[in-house]
Amino acid sequence: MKDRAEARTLAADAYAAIHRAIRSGSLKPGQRLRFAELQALCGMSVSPVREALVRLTAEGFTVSDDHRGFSVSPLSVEELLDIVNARKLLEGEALRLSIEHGDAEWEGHLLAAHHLMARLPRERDDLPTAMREDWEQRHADFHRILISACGSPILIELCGKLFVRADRYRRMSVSVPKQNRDVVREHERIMTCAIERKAEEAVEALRDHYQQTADAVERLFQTEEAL
Amino acid sequence: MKDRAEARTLAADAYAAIHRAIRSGSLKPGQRLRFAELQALCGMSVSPVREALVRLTAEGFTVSDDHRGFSVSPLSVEELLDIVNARKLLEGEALRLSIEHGDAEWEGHLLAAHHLMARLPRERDDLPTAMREDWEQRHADFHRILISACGSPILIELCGKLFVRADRYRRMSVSVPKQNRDVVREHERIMTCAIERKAEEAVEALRDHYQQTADAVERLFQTEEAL
DNA sequence: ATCGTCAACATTTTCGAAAATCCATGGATC
DNA sequence: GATCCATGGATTTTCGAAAATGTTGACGAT
Repeated sequence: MKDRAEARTLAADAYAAIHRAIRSGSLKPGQRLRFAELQALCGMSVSPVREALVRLTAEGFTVSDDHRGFSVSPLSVEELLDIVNARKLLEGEALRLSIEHGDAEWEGHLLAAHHLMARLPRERDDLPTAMREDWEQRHADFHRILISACGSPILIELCGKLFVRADRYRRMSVSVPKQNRDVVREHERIMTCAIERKAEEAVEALRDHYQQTADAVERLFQTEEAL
Repeated sequence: MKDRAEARTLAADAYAAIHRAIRSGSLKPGQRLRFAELQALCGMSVSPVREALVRLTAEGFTVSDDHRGFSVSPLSVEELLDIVNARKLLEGEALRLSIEHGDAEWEGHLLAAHHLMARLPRERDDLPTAMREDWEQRHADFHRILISACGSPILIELCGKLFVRADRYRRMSVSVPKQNRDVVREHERIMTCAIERKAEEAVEALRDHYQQTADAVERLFQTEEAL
């Protein structure tokens, strides 16, 4: 049995491995990435590693300095707020279109995705890694399906990219223990409004949802600065 | 004197060269890209060429098939309309924010950029390549400056990417000889409304502008299909 | 003491060839 | 005749080393 599902090229494996390491935080924001270390991590030569870094850079997860190599993109409150506002705009519109065009099958997928997500407790800390990964996946699926009926491949693509780009920030917010939030209920409200075709209300709920996450992470930034 | 301004890495040169070849149409939509040919075109080894293709693929100009190489992304009416709608949404919002936050300096840059663009006749066919390249550059600058005061790096980045992604379609529309359009006037109206802080009117003018381009290219697609 | 120069070193970037994969062709079997 | 499998050539992907570039620190001049 292999350690990890192998993609069709080593470069894709390297991309997945580094991407995961960055999102999980084992490669820290701002950290310089040396080829020797990444080659050890991925178990391959320099070419596929470099290819992975080029892709990651194009997607904003790493930055490159000519002839000085690559490093993990830093995090900042400014970027977080920027991402959240962009998501409110893009996913808000995509959701509106999805509600407009979605059929019964879409409703079904949405219900199913929400169910899968709601069944998994998010806050549980006893089985942290595996279960959290699982929840993250279902959470991503829910948001993907939510806008899947919008009819615009570009909107879907951009929303997907912003979703993963928000990932590192979202994981920070999970580490905040007590929040006065019921994330399940927030998702539920979005879904219910969507299925009842209350477009404006659904979009409003979605934007609230993102703003709440943004607020939580912003508070976290401020407490960290205070240290 | 060098043929082309050299970037700091060969890979960046390769990216620029292939990007230009695709945008100018000398590499045609759907065309398979073989490393041997691209190496001849760029005058370098396979590594930087491959790196360029990975970047171009991440940005949507090429597509990759594992172990089967790369090819130029195809064009379609559907994608054109999708791009235009996304641009209306994103640039519309970016323009609104820019009008909200822009100061006198922004107004000045905008006036200057428009002046530079208006001075260059677009339709002229006698000095096609050089002058058209020049106009394209000033046109891009105008649209870039228009939204430069929006305060959102992400919106600016996304709008920029959509702008270049619309490039191949825009060049098609230029080849349509007689259009009942006055592109200079369209730009002028956007700029005037922006400076007069008529946000809604400016956004409306911008969206009209894009829709007109879209309509022109859509007609072109239809006439080509009829052949 | 400060600044600039110049080695030696560390690291990235690029090369040219080897390895892996795909695709077309032809021959064997049912 | 159709299907399956092997074989060869074409192409991409990956490797390991060479070349190019950036960095550090010592040394000398101002």
